[in-house]
Amino acid sequence: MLTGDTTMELTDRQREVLRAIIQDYILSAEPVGSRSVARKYGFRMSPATIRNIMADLADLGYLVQPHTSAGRVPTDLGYRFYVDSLIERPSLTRAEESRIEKRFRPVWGKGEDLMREVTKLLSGLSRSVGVVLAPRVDQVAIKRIEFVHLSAERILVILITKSGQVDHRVVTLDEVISQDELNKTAKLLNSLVEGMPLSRVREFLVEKMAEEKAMYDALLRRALEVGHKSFVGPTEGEVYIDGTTNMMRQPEFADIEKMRLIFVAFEEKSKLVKILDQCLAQEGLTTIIGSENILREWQRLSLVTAPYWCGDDLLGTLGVIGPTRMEYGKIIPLVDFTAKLFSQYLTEEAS
Amino acid sequence: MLTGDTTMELTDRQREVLRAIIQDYILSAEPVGSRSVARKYGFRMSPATIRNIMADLADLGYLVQPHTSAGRVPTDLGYRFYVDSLIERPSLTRAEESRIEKRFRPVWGKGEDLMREVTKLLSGLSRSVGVVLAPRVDQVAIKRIEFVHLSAERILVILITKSGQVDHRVVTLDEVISQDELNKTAKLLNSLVEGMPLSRVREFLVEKMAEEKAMYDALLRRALEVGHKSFVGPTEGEVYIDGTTNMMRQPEFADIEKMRLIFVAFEEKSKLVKILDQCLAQEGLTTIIGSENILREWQRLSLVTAPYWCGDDLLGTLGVIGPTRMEYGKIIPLVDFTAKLFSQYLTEEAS
DNA sequence: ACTTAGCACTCTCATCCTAAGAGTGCTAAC
DNA sequence: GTTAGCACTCTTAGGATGAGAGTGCTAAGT
Repeated sequence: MLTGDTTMELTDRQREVLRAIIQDYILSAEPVGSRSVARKYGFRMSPATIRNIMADLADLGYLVQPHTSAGRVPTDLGYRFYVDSLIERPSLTRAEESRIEKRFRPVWGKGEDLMREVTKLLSGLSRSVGVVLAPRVDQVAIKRIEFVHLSAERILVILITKSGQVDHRVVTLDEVISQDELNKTAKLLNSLVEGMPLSRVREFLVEKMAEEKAMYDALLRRALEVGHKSFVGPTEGEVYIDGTTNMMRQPEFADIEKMRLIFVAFEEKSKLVKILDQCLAQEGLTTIIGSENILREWQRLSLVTAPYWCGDDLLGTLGVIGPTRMEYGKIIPLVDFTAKLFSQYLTEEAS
Repeated sequence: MLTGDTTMELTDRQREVLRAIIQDYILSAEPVGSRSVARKYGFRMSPATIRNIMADLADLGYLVQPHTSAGRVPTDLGYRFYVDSLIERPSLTRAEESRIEKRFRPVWGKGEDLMREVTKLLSGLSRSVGVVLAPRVDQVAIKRIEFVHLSAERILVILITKSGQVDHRVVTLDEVISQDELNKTAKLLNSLVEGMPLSRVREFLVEKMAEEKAMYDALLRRALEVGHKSFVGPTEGEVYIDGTTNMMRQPEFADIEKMRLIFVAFEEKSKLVKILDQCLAQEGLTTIIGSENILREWQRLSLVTAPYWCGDDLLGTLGVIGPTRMEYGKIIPLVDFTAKLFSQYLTEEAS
């Protein structure tokens, strides 16, 4: 996966030809021949010369032939090199940016739908699959906790984060508690944990409970217990996905069984969460190309992701999934810009 | 679509043959010939006799031939007649029911995930697409309203229904209100509207505002205004869907473009909501077969749905979507039973 | 009058063949 | 180092063919 060495080994001409081939293939989805490279890209070389270069590039592992005497197709390594060193248009034009902003603006302030709309935006503009990994409720500072009495022993716990997310869960308690008592409990608990992320709250409650072994204060004791009960168990990352049907347009997925396996993986969100979590750890724009993906079903797909923030808090990841033959030149800046825009919005919101 | 008349015109033998053909086709997905009907179903008739009967059934519109001299395939009318008058096994066996109950049980009490899990259950057991139309927040009695201060003029409105659903939205107010004032406002509003469905609340607030034109009570005035602002705008029905990939296994969707159109409709949930809303109006188990569907993209699909309740309140619909060639004999009782089980659970919960 | 055997006929589908086309690698000349 | 020329390979589209499945009709049987 390290290509830093080989970079030096390529001559300018080789790089030009490789770029031409990859760009052509991205658009046509068909093996590229020496003839069309010579013609379309106006090199001052004959097809024969280009054939020699292509043979070299194939030896280096950047290209393959689907069968003897067909045109060349980029390998995953080829795409990787393209993305790392050859790509053109590393950023959007001002016009494109304002077009995205315009589409983004009306979505603002729509609460929960926000994530869904950003996902749609990504899939729409990329004509691929858009994904957004929503902020883990554990990681974001809590603004408020509410308890609502449901039945004798069951209460509804509502969590509101500083970023405006709302999460809720039903908890069964051992004892019967009235709504009035619940309110008091909530008030106390709020004063204790406000501003902490949930992950911290869990530790905090355990510490506090140990500390206050004597438990003179009945209210405090109950607050700690109820809080503890409410917040155990991991919160799973939620992921939004849209535009999966765009994938069906791609000629590489004419085989319906291949298609099905990919869609099964889309449906099983937990796998997607796992991969996006990995991207989150990278703390920057990440590209996963084809076989670099740990998920076998997706080794014909590529992923471009970027994290988004609320102030200094890393919240989640958003990105685009498409065939390895995706338009990296357009999609990378799109994802990058969208993540920045989204971060900016969230940061402004929270203030 | 009315088949009541023609029912009488069919002889017992014709009915038997039609049933055999449809059942065979449901399993094989291939045109059924006279020969195999005679063989597999052990009628004491020769293929020639059956051919005559099949010709009659084709004349009546229950069967068609994909091409001259191929076997017969049921029409939508044929399926309709099958479902209305021929179907075997109108209910599940005790063993099957307890198997469903067993799968259903561990899901209980998981709050929001409940809907998602029921959807999975439906798709898993039917090996088709499961759908659940979640209760409209408008229609269900409200248990509690909360306001949380987000930024200067923006507040988060949280609605909790008696059935334990939680809905939230962000509202921008004209004036700055502190959290403390918000709490008072919420308390007042709760006392006014508790137990009403949201649809009623909207009317109520308008009435009340008109009534109290003088508006002596500043707190009441503000409560009404904030409430009004919070609850305008229709709440859209949410729909859960799972198992879409099962559709890709069906031989009738080998054509990827047909497939794509169906999936686009899955992705656009609003259309699905529209159809399920229609089913809801029927107040009983509903089957929509092929061309009976108003959605053109889905005219090769069938839908089996049943409403679910919380006590006497009609909450939503759940069901299964599959190819017209679906196993109605299994899926109808499955949907029916699942809806009853779900209703029973929700009713017990609410008490 | 209903049933059935027999038969000619139709239509699909898989298989095979062929020719065209695109592209390569190699060699030899520039 | 570059390029024209050429033989070779491999895919693909377009017929042609024959087997197989199934029908509808007719005439004989019950």
